[in-house]
Amino acid sequence: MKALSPKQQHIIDFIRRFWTDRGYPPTIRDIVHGCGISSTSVVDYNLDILEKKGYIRRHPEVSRGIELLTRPLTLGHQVQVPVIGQIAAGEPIPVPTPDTWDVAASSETLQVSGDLTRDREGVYALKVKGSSMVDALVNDGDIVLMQYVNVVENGEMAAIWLRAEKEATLKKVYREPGRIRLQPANSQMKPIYTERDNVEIQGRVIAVIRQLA
Amino acid sequence: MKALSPKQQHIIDFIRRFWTDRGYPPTIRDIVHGCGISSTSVVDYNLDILEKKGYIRRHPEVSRGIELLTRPLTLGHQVQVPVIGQIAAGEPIPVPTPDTWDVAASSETLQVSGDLTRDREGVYALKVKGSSMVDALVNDGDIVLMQYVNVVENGEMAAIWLRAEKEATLKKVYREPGRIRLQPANSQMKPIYTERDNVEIQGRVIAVIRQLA
DNA sequence: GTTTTTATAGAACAAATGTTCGTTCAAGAT
DNA sequence: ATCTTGAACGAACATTTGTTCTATAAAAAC
Repeated sequence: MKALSPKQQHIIDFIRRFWTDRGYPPTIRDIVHGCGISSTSVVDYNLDILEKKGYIRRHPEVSRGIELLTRPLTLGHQVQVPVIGQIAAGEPIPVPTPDTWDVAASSETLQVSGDLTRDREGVYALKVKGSSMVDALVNDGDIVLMQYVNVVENGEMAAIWLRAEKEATLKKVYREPGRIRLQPANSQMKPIYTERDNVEIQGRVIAVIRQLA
Repeated sequence: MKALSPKQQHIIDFIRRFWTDRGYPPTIRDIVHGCGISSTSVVDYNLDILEKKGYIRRHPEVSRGIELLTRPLTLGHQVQVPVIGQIAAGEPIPVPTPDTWDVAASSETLQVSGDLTRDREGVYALKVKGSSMVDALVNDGDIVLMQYVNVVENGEMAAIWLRAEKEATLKKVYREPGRIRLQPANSQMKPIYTERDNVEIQGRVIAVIRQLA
């Protein structure tokens, strides 16, 4: 992206501020006042340059017809995700119930950018307890974003409850003839095999978030 | 919130669609055409009602001065983080320069919830290339959120360039007498030791984001 | 049935706002 | 020195666009 003159940078900043502030773009005369410029034609001149450089799109004959092409707000909304519990090797994996869904009532919620969940339904979060899941490249304290489903595609990472072992784990699931292969995310680790009835899929892992410092 | 007549609902929907689509609100005449209404005064009439019911705010004498009040603006802000490059074992680690900072100019940006960055200054993102950093529990394709600092606290995870080995790595840094200990996040892995002059701290890792499904 | 309220229509008006044009000025280029 | 180019200025103009007014009709209230 091409560089901007100080004045152009100022104008872009002003437009963005105005826009996030009021919900609609400024007029040329708003920019004149906001940026301390003395003529509408100067703004017009610079807006043309900004359009050529790809920062905005102008809609001719349209009042306030300035569209920010690098616009952060429209695309991205935020989503509140309920943190419904923790996932640890030896404990059953919490699954959402009607009341845990209620973001307002939920004791803890996580706020994530909408494109992380891709606006899926049934997204919740679990906090990882213990370092038993390092083979999934998931550490103690990490947050896993889950989607509440009972069936996953081959190769997708899922939260699994192994009935016989009474153990929770995060693995990639592959259905094979007569058995199921559970593959750790860390490709250097060996898979484990078990029979179909032993795995209880508690949800699909859609993201992992690790907050460090 | 009070109920809306079908026509009012239609108008609100149209405004929102128009707004997300073009980045600025419609004129009254846009609504006339968009909703198949035959007079501007009808729209004006209904907009007044929508304002009384609290769905919009109108700015008198201002063209396109319609502000949607039901847009989620104030709850928890989002931050735009520039993705300035990738981090791979054998490549130098990109560091921010004055122009990569410019979110508007940056080719790629990541949108994260503000509480993930904790509103720190100098936050940028790198995409992880290759699986050489599994010992940091970081996989190919992960995103690391970095803060641009030259010095880190003991025990903090940092992006490090090893001068002699010409290698990039993510490790926890511990200063020890006469040497530096670099400890993998995976506590089962052994640390490596090296002299102070060999490590070039390129930034502090503040979060890791892994998008899976 | 009459009155009042709600909703719609169309037109005319006035203010807001984008556009254009002649001019000027400074910095390079020739 | 002369010419070009980028940038700014201010005014005039034309279009867009919000506002207002009167009229009409249907529904609701009386």
